[in-house]
Amino acid sequence: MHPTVAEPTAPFPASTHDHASCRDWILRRAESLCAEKKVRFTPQRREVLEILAASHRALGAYDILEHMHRVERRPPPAAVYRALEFLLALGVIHRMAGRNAYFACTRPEHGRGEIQFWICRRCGVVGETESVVIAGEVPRLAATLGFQVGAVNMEIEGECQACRGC
Amino acid sequence: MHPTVAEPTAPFPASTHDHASCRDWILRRAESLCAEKKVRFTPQRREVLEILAASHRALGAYDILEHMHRVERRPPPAAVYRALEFLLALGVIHRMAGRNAYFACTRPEHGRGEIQFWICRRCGVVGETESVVIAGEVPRLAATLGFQVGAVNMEIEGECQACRGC
DNA sequence: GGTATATTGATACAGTATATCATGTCAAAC
DNA sequence: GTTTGACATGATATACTGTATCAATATACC
Ligand SMILES: [Zn+2]
Ligand SMILES: [Zn+2]
Ligand SMILES: [Zn+2]
Ligand SMILES: [Zn+2]
Repeated sequence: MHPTVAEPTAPFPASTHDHASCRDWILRRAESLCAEKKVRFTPQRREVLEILAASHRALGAYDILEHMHRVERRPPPAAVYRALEFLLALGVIHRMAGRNAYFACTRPEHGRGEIQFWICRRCGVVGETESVVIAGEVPRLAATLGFQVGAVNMEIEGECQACRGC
Repeated sequence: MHPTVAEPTAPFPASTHDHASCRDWILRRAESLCAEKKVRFTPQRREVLEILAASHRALGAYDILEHMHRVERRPPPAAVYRALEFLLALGVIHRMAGRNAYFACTRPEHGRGEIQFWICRRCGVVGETESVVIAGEVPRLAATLGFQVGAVNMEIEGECQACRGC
């Protein structure tokens, strides 16, 4: 189904990891999912994903736009937002509401399930976890509130191991 | 220290609750905290808090602005943002990043600690919980990542009990 | 090829938030 | 009681984030 490549990164990407294969995995998964869903992975959509996959940082839509240097003319903002919307729906990127920023998902299991986003306030690197404890706790809390859970968003800002070393 | 009023609302405000006393509690806590910290609870700051405390809904900054009907002239956006910044720092309101909206905190224990925000996508009512399970899980996950936790933001969108009944 | 559908281009605009500098208010110090 | 300094607000402009609309183009399917 999905390309049989080793899991691309640890939950929090180490500075030493092999990012070339990490990046490839992200793009191949997108290709694979598009084929599965019979939707088109156009050059523009690919370019936006490539820009995000180039790092493990969260970028704003206009940051992405600046990286899209067409020779003739830069595409309008809506082009980026359309690509982002497509990639979000495909499940290969995530949005950090707290920063109005987007980043490429690097976790094979992230189709569904509750995710925690970890972002370093110094270097901007993003990590992802899927705590089973939290995944169990949310429905339990919801039950006591009589609340029907739709979407869950959890973002933890702080300092990553690499930056704490400095 | 804080006014000795009964806890204002349940984690998720019932439609039947006594909102007059709930609202009073929010404003008195703000007064009390301002006295403690020796900062000024000016009319403008009070007005913004009153607007938020009027409901358990999350309002955008410009929604708040519309409610500030001065006779002469409406204050500029920055006035609202300045008041919101002040109230956030005081700890009497919260910001929902996922909606660019703000709401009055109704939980006595919310000085520090990890909070879950629950927002109904139909009626917009906001609830708050403080799960000890999640409060314990976050540092545990952080330790495995070598991550130093700063701020945590957790938002759950769905449907509240009242709206599910409809 | 011809038609329906999806995608992109182009333009405008809405919504959210901040920067900057001037003016006003308050309270303590003199 | 006036000076003084810190804090708060007013006024204006602008930056940042995201969407609406409609025309043009590309792709898929018959
Ligand atoms: Zn990588
Ligand atoms: Zn870092
Ligand atoms: Zn209430
Ligand atoms: Zn509701």
